[in-house]
Amino acid sequence: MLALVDCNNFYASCERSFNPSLLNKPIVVLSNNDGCVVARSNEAKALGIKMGAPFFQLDELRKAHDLKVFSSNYTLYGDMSARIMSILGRYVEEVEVYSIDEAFMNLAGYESIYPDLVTFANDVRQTAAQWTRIPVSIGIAPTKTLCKVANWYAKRQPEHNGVLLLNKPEKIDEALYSFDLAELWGVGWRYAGMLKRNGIRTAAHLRDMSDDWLLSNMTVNGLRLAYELRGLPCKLLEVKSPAKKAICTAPSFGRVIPDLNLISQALTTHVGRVAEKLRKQDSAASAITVFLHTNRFRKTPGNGLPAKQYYGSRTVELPHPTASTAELASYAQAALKAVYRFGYEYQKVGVMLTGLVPADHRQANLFNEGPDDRQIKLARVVDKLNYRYGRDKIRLASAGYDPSWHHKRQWMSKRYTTQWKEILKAK
DNA sequence: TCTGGGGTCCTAGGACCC
DNA sequence: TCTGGGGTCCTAGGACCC
Repeated sequence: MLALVDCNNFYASCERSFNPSLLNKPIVVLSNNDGCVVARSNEAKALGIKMGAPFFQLDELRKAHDLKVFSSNYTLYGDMSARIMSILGRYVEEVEVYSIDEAFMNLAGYESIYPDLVTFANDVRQTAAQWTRIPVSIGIAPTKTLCKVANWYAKRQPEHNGVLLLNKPEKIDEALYSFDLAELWGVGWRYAGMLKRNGIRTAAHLRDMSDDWLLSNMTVNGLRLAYELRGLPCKLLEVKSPAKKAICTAPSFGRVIPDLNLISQALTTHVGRVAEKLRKQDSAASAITVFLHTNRFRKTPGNGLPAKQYYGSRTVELPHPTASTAELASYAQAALKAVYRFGYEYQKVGVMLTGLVPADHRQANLFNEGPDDRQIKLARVVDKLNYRYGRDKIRLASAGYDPSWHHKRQWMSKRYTTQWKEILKAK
């Protein structure tokens, strides 16, 4: 058996954890740049606020309902997530951290320690609530997909008190016969539409389709999904997270920017960030892509017609894999000069690293000098200093000093758990 | 009417996840 | 005025090899 532990309205719950006056209030947390709604408390969901809703369309609701608004505070959410995950690690050996607010636990072998799985789950819930004030829901079942189904009911139907155990065929059947396909893990809006057109409406119906049909209409992923619903595990627990194959940093500007010089400064800053992530997983990149684009929603002032759009991208194969910020930055700047076109209002510049290889066995190039190892040592030291003294404390001069392109975060809460200066104080 | 058999590698596009 | 960011996997098709 597996358990899926999922934090309820995670970002909203994190804000609430440090501010009890938010209890029972509608809360929304916004995406980067304060653009869209990415998390809602139950009260905000009840007001009809949709996931992904553009925030500027919420003005009236905000005034009418005392809506509490937050910019996303990933430092806080990341730390709270780590606390939840460490609690789970006290119960079982194998925990797969699936996302910032979800984890699978492997319960195999714990039958004598946790003979009653509902009691076990309630204990986890209570500990999480007491230590972090984050409410969690728990679904327990023989496969990951069935855990997702169990969790869906546990979270939404009050009679379950946040825990649902699907351990018997009759219980699984009952759950699947009333389960809407569009809610199923692995079924997005396109498959949901295709399945509806084929008269397939519930998870049980999909489970009972023939293997041939599943394979030809939904690829091997659909077949795996059906197997999982039948109780045969196809998605195994990944306790150790595999190294990423691509790393990307592409935040929007806080306003549109036409000017190459400012875009270039932003790009150097983004390269610093993406290279940091690269070194954190001990990889080196063999290619770098820079992309630049305008805001697709933007209208021309005056006539209201769609503004002219541009999307450019350029990939550069590097002469040898590298993790040096300075080296990556110089290739990135060359790529930017190749894609930049004068006369557009740009919304973002982004950088992506691909062809990632382990940093300690890079393939040498027959025709070029190898990478300069001193650059890597330097970057490591810079990473340590920045970790200790704050982001971007040491950076390339070409990142500039003009912060006017930075994204907006007007409603940011404090980093209560990671900064001494921002620690919660009694009034 | 008839046109071999068996492979690899790469990329674009489409599906999905949080 | 204002519409997020960061990933994975699979398949078809094209190019190539002998």
